[in-house]
Amino acid sequence: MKTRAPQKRRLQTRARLLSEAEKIVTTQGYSALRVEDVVAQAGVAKGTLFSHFKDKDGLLAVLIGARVMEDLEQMEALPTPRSVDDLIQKLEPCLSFVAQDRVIFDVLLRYSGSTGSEVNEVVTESFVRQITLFARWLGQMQKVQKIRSDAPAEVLAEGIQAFLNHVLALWFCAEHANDDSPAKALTPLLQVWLKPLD
Amino acid sequence: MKTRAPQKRRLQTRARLLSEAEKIVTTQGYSALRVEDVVAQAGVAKGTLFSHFKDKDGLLAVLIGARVMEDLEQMEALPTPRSVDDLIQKLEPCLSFVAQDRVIFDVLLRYSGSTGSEVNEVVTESFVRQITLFARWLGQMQKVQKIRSDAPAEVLAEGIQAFLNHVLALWFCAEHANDDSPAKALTPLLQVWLKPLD
DNA sequence: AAATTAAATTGACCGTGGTCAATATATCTG
DNA sequence: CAGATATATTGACCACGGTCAATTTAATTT
Repeated sequence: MKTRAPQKRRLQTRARLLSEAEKIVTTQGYSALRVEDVVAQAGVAKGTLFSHFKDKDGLLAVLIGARVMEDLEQMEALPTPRSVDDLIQKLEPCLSFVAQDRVIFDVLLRYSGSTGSEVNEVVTESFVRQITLFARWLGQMQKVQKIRSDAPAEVLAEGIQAFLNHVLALWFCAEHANDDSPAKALTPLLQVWLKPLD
Repeated sequence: MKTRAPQKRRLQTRARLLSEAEKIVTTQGYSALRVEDVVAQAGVAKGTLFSHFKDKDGLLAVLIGARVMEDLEQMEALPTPRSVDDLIQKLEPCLSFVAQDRVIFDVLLRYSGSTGSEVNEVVTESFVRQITLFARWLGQMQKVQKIRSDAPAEVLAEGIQAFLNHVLALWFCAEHANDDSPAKALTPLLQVWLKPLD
């Protein structure tokens, strides 16, 4: 199978698509992004976009993945949470980023499973990174008896992701009417999930 | 505000739409449902469908909600689970119904939050019913020391929903390649979630 | 440099969900 | 019954994502 390296024209085109898409997203929000606008601003034909990204979600996934990466960078620089409340507080930026727009949630959910096998997507990468960070934090919290130690940190980390998605799902259903913030709903669940056994 | 009762022509039309939609769904699956096919078979114009249902998902929600209701009916007739494994086994039919098609999952997730306030949707109703059933089961399991009692049964029930959605999300990401079934992935999570503190 | 092959881009075209002013049908009122 | 008024349905039309044979541009070979 012959596959040459992509030529630089292609890389430039891709870069232009991404930068124009990002412009739109920052000014009008993720859900306002239209494929036709992106290609118009980038000065390419519509088909070009779909030769660079599987579909619209694929493009969004790159943008969102990059954004999540930044949040993770911040989080990784933080010290290990001292308590469950502290943990939730440190989760908050990530949470409120996703909470801002339903399409962010949808895109992340659609890619959240891919276990980094081969698909070189930024989103996928961001997920393994997130779960790794959680597991590291939880492992350290276990050592100092802040949380339960009767389950592997990896399982506890997976649970956190599950609860994050859960409160976000509720958040979008409620049309922002009921709870004042997703983080509020998270507290009781994580308290129980991480509660030390004695 | 004047609002008369719907006249019977309207009820008939709605019934025809639903029954034709159901036909399509049972023969070709949920994701194969096309609005144009439904209205063609029902012998009405496209606009009519959207005067009866908010959008395509609204129609699907009625079908799916009804289907979930049947599953719940079965489950309610069952005795309280004796163990976590037994619980998972009893959850299985519901789980594998949703696992069969991504659009089922999407629709359910989109409506899963609405706390039955006013929207007279079958899906919404099915959700309160599900959480009620879970809470009843868990409450009884708590009494006989099968599971932890340091958290309200309602919170534990909510957690089950979160984990159900979590394993389903993973299931659809993996394209059915990795795990053999969503129920498998559920076991370790629920074991930890419901573990008695002894 | 011409010929050959592969990569990149194009844009007309399609499928499908959803809208809405116009029309038809039913119900009510004097 | 003849308007008057509310309800139900219509279907042409639009928005938007996505496809693919054809074309252009770049890299390789002779």
